[in-house]
Amino acid sequence: MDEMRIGDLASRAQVSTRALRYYEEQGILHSERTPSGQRVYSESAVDRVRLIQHLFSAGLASRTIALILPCVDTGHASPEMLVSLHTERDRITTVIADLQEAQRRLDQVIELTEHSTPEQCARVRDAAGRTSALAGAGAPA
Amino acid sequence: MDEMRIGDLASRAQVSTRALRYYEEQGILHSERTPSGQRVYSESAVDRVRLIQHLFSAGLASRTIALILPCVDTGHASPEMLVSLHTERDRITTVIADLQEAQRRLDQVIELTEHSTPEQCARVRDAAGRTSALAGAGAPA
DNA sequence: CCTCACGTTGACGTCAAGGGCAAGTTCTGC
DNA sequence: GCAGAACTTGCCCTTGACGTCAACGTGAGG
Repeated sequence: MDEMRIGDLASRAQVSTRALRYYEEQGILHSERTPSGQRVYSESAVDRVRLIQHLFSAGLASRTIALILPCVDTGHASPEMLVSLHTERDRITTVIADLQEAQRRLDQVIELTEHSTPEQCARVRDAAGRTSALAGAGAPA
Repeated sequence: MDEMRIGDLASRAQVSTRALRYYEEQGILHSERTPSGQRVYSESAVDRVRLIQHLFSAGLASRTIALILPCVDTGHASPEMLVSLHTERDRITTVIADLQEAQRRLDQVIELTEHSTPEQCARVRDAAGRTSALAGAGAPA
């Protein structure tokens, strides 16, 4: 089962066939073709697509991915590419920082609300002496 | 100078007026109006906009921001909102993980290439004994 | 041979976060 | 009181990563 077609790859890598064709269009995924023109992928394409997905979900643009994938493969890059790589690395660093900042804020809100919703405040007040004031915080609606 | 108009806010918060109107349209930034209809903001709007920018650059969508801003303000949220907050928190966590993964890959490539481009390998080989093998690695083409 | 799922390319739709323009109003300075 | 800057709404344009539909080719089974 080393030779698969686009549908197989799509289901194995959990992406749409449209996405796979798009990746090829963007030059970040290559395929062999049968004489009739149908795409044929090898087993390794699955990992490839997963990697691409990771990079996408990390916020890299397809052009950036196109840029770095050959480097990942060959293990070396031209000096200009190195600059891009560093640039991208820095960008990611700041995005991570922003994300962590946002998460801190979310955590603050969660912290605050999770222990002080009006309901729970009331419950704490009303039942200040029963078993556990937070016991009834189960699934609502 | 507690009362400012959109242009002032824009320049103070480093965003376009278009963006500010967009934020208002999305319900994440509110304004008073003069009788003639011009937007008036208070000093606190600057921080507000900066916060919004942070959340945006952390990858939150405007609807999500619209969702959490009231919580940030009031310090409490409805149970359903709490669910959303947790969901968002989890999403951010995985995005951060993806980013770090991507960064690790970038670092690998950078590491590899920065110390083993063909040019530098050759140079190291050819000039193994001169001043500094990395001296001439300036801008190419 | 027919069917029917699967494949192909091409072209258009979508969604988000604004950019940019147009046409009209309002504020500010001289 | 008038020029010109700043404001208003409304509308279409852009970019990226696909979704979706159309119209057609292909290949394995009955």
